Amino acid sequence: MEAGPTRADAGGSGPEGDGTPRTRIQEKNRARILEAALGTFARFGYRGARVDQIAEDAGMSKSNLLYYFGSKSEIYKAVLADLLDRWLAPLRTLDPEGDPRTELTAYIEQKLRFSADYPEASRLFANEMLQGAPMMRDVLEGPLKALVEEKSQVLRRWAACGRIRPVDPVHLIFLIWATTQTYADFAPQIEAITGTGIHDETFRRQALQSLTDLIFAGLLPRPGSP
Amino acid sequence: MEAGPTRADAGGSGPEGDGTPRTRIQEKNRARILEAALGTFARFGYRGARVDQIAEDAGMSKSNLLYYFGSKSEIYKAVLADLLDRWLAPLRTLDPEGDPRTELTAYIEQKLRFSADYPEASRLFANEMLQGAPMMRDVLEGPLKALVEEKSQVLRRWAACGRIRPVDPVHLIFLIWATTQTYADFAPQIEAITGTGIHDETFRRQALQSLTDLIFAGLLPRPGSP
DNA sequence: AAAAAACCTGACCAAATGGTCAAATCGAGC
DNA sequence: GCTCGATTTGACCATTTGGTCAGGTTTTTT
Repeated sequence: MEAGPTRADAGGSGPEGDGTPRTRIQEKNRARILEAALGTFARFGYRGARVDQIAEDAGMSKSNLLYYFGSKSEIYKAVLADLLDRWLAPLRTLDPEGDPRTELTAYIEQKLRFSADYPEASRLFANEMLQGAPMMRDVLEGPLKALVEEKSQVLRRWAACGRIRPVDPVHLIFLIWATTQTYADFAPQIEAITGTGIHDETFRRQALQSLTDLIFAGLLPRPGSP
Repeated sequence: MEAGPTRADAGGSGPEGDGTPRTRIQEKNRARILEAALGTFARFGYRGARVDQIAEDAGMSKSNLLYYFGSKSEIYKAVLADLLDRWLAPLRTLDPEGDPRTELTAYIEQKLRFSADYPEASRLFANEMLQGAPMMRDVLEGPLKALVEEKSQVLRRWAACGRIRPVDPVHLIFLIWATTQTYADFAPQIEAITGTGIHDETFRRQALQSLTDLIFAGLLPRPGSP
């Protein structure tokens, strides 16, 4: 009885199969491809992206790229999978035991950082939504929905204790998502108007300050303060 | 001296030239094309959109479509031009003489209506931004920036009078844009989580209520109210 | 240092895509 | 019902695009 093939995958033509790189070269090249693909897909969407442009951005031949990922849609799926964890992570850290203001401020700050550090990831996510989320529907209806419901409960409990006013938690979450992502997704607009953007630290602090101030205190003058 | 050609345009091959239809048929067909193009460009972006798909959606042959608009980019420009006025209109109506709360609520309501009535227009706008606004940069830096500065002044004056708290007006405008557009641009996400969307009147009322409540009153409990 | 496996390339292909064109058809005014 | 311009079509074209493949080169294993 001979030992089963130690490191063979389904096909014989390349390292396709699961997403686990076997060699250092694979690890490096897959990473380069995913990064290049992120940029291209974020800008042009799935259909608008061109495989050879991704290859060029990744600094390799199209043939070689297709050696690592068998098809365009395979690259796309891999990029999306990479993206989702990071996108969802910040909300997971919202602590039910913490102080509402501290917790939400931290959450908003993390989301703003995400827009600053991975603007292309944010834009790719947006692009998927604009296309009708063909590759993400299950995730939206599954893990995302579950997480939102869990955290909505947290917000409702805070409201019940009188620690925050009773606002609809889902719309609050939408508001935080929208306002933080807009700085990445609509960067050209923001830059045209302000002359700078979320990549700039000073601007990011201003954005955070304005957002938290608005969300917590609101626009109307408070009775007690001049 | 013979009279100049009454209705000739640059080329001789079709009604291309300016955007003014000369005949009823042109009017009807141009409208059909623009509507179909809006849907396709909104979903797939400029590069991802296919001319023959637009033609099919418009119920005519690709050749005939190209008789009305000489090229893909010409269609795109026409759709964008159509879009911009409608997108900017609501902000223009913000009245410096009015009551801040009334004015801003009306503005938010108009933007929510826009997301509900023209979700594809909203998505096309988003798509242009994601691509880096190649066709819109001038508008962003010109009319849009000017309008935002004008209305920022209004907000600053309201703050100076103590009618609203002194928040950064630009970030407030970004917040309103982001929160209202998210219901159109990220519709699949919103629908996955809530089971409905901005097209639903009840949902739209809830969204408006939550938004205005948050924006005006804020999250933190007010000293005066339980 | 072979041998085997992994890696890479350029030539090539079929389908798709944006666009052209000559000819056929339609429709309003005479 | 004739005429002339507006409209519509289908055949056609050059280029682009996603993807394959045979074979060559490099790295790893023995």
